[in-house]
Amino acid sequence: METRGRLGVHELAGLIMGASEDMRGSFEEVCGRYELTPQQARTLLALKEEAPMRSLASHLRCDPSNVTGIADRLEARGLIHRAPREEDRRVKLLALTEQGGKVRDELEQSLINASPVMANLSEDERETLAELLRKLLLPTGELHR
Amino acid sequence: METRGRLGVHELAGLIMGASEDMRGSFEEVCGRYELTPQQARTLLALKEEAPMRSLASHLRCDPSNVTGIADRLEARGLIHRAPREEDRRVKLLALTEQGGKVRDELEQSLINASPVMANLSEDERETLAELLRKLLLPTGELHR
DNA sequence: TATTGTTATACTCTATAACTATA
DNA sequence: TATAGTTATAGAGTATAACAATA
Repeated sequence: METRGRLGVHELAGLIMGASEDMRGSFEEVCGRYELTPQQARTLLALKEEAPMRSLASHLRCDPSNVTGIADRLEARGLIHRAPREEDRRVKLLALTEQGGKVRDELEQSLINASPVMANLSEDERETLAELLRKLLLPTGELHR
Repeated sequence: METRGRLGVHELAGLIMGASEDMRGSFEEVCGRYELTPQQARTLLALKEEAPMRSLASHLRCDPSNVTGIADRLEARGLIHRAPREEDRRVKLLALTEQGGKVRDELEQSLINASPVMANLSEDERETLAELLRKLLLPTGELHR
């Protein structure tokens, strides 16, 4: 019953994994240009607004204990700083320094430019892709509680 | 000049990064179920056909020296085995064991089932997505030389 | 007591460089 | 000599568990 050119589930899975691998490769390549590891880059990107380390851990999908080291290294390079939240001094808010903000914005632009999506799809195709991705992401949560 | 609901480049980038992160999370979650690291899982998936370690390194986008350790751990678990290629005994071909083949196929099916694409998109939408992904992946190379 | 972040530990992945075996 | 894979090393990310400070 494999008629009428119906899309095989394995074929779509292969395409998605291929696209995903492509994006991973492009992401890591761009990170390398800025001497950032992928997690460091994700952290900078997430810090468009300041965020508690706990939230970052959830966003990065890793144990909170790991955020300490990632933050240490970004802080040592002067890209972020820690500050206790006034209402609850247990919480440390991470925020970009001025230099960190510059790097973050450059990084973001480089990621956009390097994306295979920008190179291989027309404006209309990108629009269609965006609609599908919005649907795809519907049940997804947010950062910063 | 931001008229007519034209798709902002930053908006699309955000959607793509969101989708990419979603897939990364889903991928890592499923790997965890099989007690595989992402690189170990990628290696098993790539070994649908046997492959030289050098090719794997290129596929995994890492230095060839790293493949030694990844292969060691998969071999220790009885999921793959090494065999020198007859025509050139410098080359080691990695191949799935019977058990490795079972795990690989189960893993692949679990990845398909866990994908947000399967949960959130209709058959027609998946078809459209597949077309876009095919275009996206056009200039991409292959494994196994 | 409960929660946030830190520290200590052990394992995996990472690139670099030096090495062995094969060509 | 050149190439495929290995080993050694050091740095980064990972989860777990025990700890400090704060609530």
